[in-house]
Amino acid sequence: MRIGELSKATDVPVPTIKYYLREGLLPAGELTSPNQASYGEAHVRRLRLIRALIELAEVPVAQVKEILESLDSDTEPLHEQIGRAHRALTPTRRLTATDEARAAATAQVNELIERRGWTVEPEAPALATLVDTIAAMQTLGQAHLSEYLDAYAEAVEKFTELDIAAVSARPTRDQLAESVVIGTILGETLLSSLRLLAQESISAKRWGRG
Amino acid sequence: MRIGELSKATDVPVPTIKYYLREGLLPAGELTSPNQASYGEAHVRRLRLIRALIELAEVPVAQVKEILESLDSDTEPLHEQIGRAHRALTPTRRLTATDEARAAATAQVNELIERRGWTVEPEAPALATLVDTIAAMQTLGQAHLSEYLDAYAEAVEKFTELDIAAVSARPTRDQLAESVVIGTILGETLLSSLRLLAQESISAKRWGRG
DNA sequence: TGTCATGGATAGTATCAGTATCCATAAGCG
DNA sequence: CGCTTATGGATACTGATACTATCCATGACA
Repeated sequence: MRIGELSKATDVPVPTIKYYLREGLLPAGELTSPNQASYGEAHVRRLRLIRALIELAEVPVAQVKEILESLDSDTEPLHEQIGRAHRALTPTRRLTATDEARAAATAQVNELIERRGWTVEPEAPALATLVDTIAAMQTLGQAHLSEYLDAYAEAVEKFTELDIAAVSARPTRDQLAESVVIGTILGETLLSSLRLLAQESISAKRWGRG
Repeated sequence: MRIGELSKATDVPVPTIKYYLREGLLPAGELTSPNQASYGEAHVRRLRLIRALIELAEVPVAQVKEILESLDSDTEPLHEQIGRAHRALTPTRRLTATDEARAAATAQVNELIERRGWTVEPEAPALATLVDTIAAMQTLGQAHLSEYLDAYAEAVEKFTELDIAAVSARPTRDQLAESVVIGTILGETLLSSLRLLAQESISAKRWGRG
């Protein structure tokens, strides 16, 4: 397959494919002559994955590169691969809330983690986001939104068990890793849009139609 | 309060505040002379909200503006305000998947909506994202990830009921609207980081620590 | 044999979210 | 009163991101 056909197969413009090649997101095709390379099914699949991550999950190109490198390495532990996916999904936030609010939120989160018996590293990227979000809600006078944290956490555990169940059946380690990473990232998008749909439905019933 | 004090109170640089004023995110202060204005507590609150939406929830400035305008209008129906918040959270995706995959995904989603008795407009922004995500999963050979759609949907309904419960106690319509919008948007960030934390924990237990 | 596509390199563009600079005026201090 | 600093308002500039466009020498293929 030549670059033009790859472009047609995936609906990605040729200059964009060249850009991904330059950035190292997509491995080079096999050179059959100094200015001719051939691409295969693997390139089609990889390109589709790249586009899904960028367009659907809005993962920045630099992070996509990291994730793919991690997927391609068959020595990197699964747990570390998941960590990379998590970092790709976590905003690099700066401080937003007051110190008191942050302290209170930190305590609230720590208690939650202990109550649920979760094993979480203190540097987990999502931890800071969660603390900041709760602190922001508090600061904005919406502390009541985090009252249901335990109930949320319980529902979220169920999700995660489902994620694991969906993924554990994969036969090889490579396929498992790919499933986990795609599940982590696209699962985020899936869950988010499901939630919006449920909200839309309830909102329409409650307050809807003018 | 002058602009410098507003800046200190919120930890937002003066030029950034000026930028938000220019963009119409923040209402102008009360002019006490041609080059002197005074800002109040409302400006502090508004500025904190703006920063939470931009930094934590990664909502683009233009959408923040829309959301705030909608919040400030006391004639716009609540359901429409929620719609704006939803649009702010939905990526403006372009097509990613093959036509067959999209068709299958559309059918799957429609059946889900019918089974659950949801009321969803065909133009709901999250609908297209959900369809695209499922189609992408299918195309990437991860169709199994969407097998648990019903279970996800059920858990998500529970969330949404909690959201509604958390919010319904608000005394005035304005406060209700603010809660709903903040809950919709920051709730997304909250849920997402909770999910990542739960995943991290399970991943650490299953595959963790090298 | 001539037209078109290709690999590779380099340069340009659009958008976004601020930053920086300028100016005339005003506030606050000694 | 004078002097430094801050302010409102306008305009210009910056840095990051994700592409697009152009160029060139060569190669495919009709």
